[in-house]
Amino acid sequence: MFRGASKVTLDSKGRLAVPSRYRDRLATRGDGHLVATVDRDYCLLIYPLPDWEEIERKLVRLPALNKQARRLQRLMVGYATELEMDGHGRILLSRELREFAGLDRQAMLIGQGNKFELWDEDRWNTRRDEWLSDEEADGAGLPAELESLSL
Amino acid sequence: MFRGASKVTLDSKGRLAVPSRYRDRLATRGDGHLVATVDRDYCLLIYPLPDWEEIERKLVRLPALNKQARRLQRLMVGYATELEMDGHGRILLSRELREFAGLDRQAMLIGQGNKFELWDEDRWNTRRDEWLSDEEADGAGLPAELESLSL
DNA sequence: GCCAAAGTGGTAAAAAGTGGGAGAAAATGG
DNA sequence: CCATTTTCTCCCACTTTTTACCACTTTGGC
Repeated sequence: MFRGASKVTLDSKGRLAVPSRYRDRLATRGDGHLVATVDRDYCLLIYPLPDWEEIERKLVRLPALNKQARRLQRLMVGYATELEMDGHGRILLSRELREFAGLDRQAMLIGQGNKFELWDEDRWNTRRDEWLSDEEADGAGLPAELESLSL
Repeated sequence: MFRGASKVTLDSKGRLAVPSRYRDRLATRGDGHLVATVDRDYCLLIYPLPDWEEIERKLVRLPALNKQARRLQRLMVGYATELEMDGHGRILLSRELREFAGLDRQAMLIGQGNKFELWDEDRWNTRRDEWLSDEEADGAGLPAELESLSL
């Protein structure tokens, strides 16, 4: 499982050094091959290639006539870009992906189980504070799975 | 599988350089022969010739008395145009196809499994943001396949 | 404080992208 | 049916981008 938040920087070419504590794991799982795609919240999702391929299989099997399913395919498969770590454990993010997520220089890499999220740092901080101050999140009207969750 | 989004430009003659990472694949599958046709979202669909031929066979077999089927045939078969990559991996899009999709200069080429979609860049960006901001997509009323999808 | 590892930026060669031009083919009009 | 003009196609040359590699700086552990 990937966890933890790391402040990372993109250089002028759009390269990003993957924190070293994840590298062995990524070199093993998928031989350093990663796939980045987009998320609804205007950040990027980064998967080891084998995990992405599984998700892709699920995506293409969705009902083709359903509007929501088509949108999800278009966006997720449409932006999915294969990445490879260079000799120094860096990955190069395409201009298209950087533009989508508003990535400039300072970014946050967030471990999320089988994947990472990559956010522009400013965007991450404002969204995080929104989530924390959101009154709705204070227990009212939660689905059963959340009501009964003990932390 | 074709995936990933690439910003591409059409030159004054309507030529478009296929991103090099796809070329080998296209040279193998169908010997660089492609077919472009139209999509109901006012973008173009681009298939390797063998994949298109399969789709065409299915289209032609649709019930001739069904109105929807005839429309689909008219549009998809009617606009289907064979393309060939030139020595530099470019394809020349006919005026008719360019006009249909509102393609001028800046475009987005979107990998979608067995085919590509080609969008005018501005149109792509506005449609994409519509899809992302759509509240409907936020969980309510989704088919079971989507409800249970974990990414 | 020193050594090792990680992070950062730069450079040069190669590849890809872009534009243009000359000749061939097609279309148009007398 | 021929002459003229326009469009199309193939090829060449130049520019920009990409990529692989290298070197230096900084950080962190011992």
